[in-house]
Amino acid sequence: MRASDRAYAALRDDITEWRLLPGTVLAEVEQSERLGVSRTPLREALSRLTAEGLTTTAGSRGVVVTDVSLDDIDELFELRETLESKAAALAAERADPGVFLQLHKELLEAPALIDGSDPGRHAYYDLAGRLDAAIDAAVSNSYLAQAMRGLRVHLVRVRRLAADDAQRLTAAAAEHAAIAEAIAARNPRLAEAATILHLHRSLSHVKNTHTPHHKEHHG
Amino acid sequence: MRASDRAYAALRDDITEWRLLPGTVLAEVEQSERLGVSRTPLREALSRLTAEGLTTTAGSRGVVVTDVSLDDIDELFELRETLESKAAALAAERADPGVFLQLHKELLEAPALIDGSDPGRHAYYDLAGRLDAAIDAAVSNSYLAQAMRGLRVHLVRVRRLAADDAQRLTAAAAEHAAIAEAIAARNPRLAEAATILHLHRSLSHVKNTHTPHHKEHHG
DNA sequence: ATGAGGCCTTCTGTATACACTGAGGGAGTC
DNA sequence: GACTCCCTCAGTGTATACAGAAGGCCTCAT
Repeated sequence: MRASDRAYAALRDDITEWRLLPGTVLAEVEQSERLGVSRTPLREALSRLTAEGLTTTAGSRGVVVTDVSLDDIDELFELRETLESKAAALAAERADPGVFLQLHKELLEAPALIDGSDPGRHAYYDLAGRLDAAIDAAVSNSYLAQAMRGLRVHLVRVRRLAADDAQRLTAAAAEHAAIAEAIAARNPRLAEAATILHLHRSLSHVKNTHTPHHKEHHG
Repeated sequence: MRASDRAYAALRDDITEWRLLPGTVLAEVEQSERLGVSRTPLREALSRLTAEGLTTTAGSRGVVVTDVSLDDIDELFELRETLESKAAALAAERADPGVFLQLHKELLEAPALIDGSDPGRHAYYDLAGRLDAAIDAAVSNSYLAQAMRGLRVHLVRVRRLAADDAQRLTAAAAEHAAIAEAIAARNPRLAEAATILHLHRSLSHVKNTHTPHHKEHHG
């Protein structure tokens, strides 16, 4: 793997896992020494992060980690609802039902995954990721898929703000199951409605459980 | 202005103006010499182009200009319809009507601009760009605005494929005027409908006037 | 004491040199 | 004659050196 890829992945994870807090200045020499790469691949990594919106160039002070305010979360979910509800509807028109029937079956059994002992909930998030990937594949629109990929990076960061307790994840699994079921039934409007419902509940959960502490890390 | 910005702008224009045809290999040393910059800023420019989708890294052969097939245009307009119809609806909910009343008035007078002698139709495209900017500002969603910015780069390239004759531009101006009018009237569903209608007619025009010659430039 | 100006430090932006990988061609062998 | 192996070369990936700019701090003058 290239050094620039390693630097990008490391920085992206540090930002989405909130190890690098908003407002942190990412000085090139400092980060290149920390990550063990030279400045050239590090700059490429910073360019990619800035293109995705995880960092921004603050004048001549280098790049800083972007903030995530309450307004940002609203805007993020507004775009997310636009894209994902459309994607779900298109998937319902174009999908092979078999894939989504299988996903639906697995999602109904998701509570067993969530009650498990994995604190990272990897098994569940893997399953949710497979549903996203299946929708992307069914929609078969590379531009739409790219736009949603760009969003999901930010969503991982927001997800870390909310306490994803077992109760919420169990409910989310049921909502995901409803989406998969609607797509398998090839019902676009139902798939769209199920997606909108799921996203609204996700947003409510994020906003209720964890009032974002977005202005306290600016030193 | 930085050298990397100049290199990016030059390459982006060369690609959207079809001076660099799809399939063209952009070798780093060759392009850095042509544009009069070093390899380092040129690489940054190529990274930006690749992030936008105008180029792609073809294995170890460097970056190549991406192709625009008929399917790509369909996908592009599918995403464009999703984003712009939503943006128009949100703008209708949130806009200050004054701005769009003024734009509506100017768009009704657009045929005078189009009949002018400017072959680049700059006056008209400026007006259309101001409508886009006004919608972006009214929606006030930076994520949605960024997603639409990413699309517009590709649309400029596709526009060059179609013969934007005075007749089509006059019709497009009327469609734009309908969108501005609906937003000024604060009617979201009407704004959405007018946008969908405009995009469908644009797509039909592109596909009818100029069957894309997308497989003939691959040497 | 306070403000302004100059110097110094440290950062980014750019250029260039070096290494490594992959592909292509030529020669040798079966 | 064909296939395989090796050599060479071109091109990217990485490191580092250098220059220009900006910000901060110190000093001097008022």
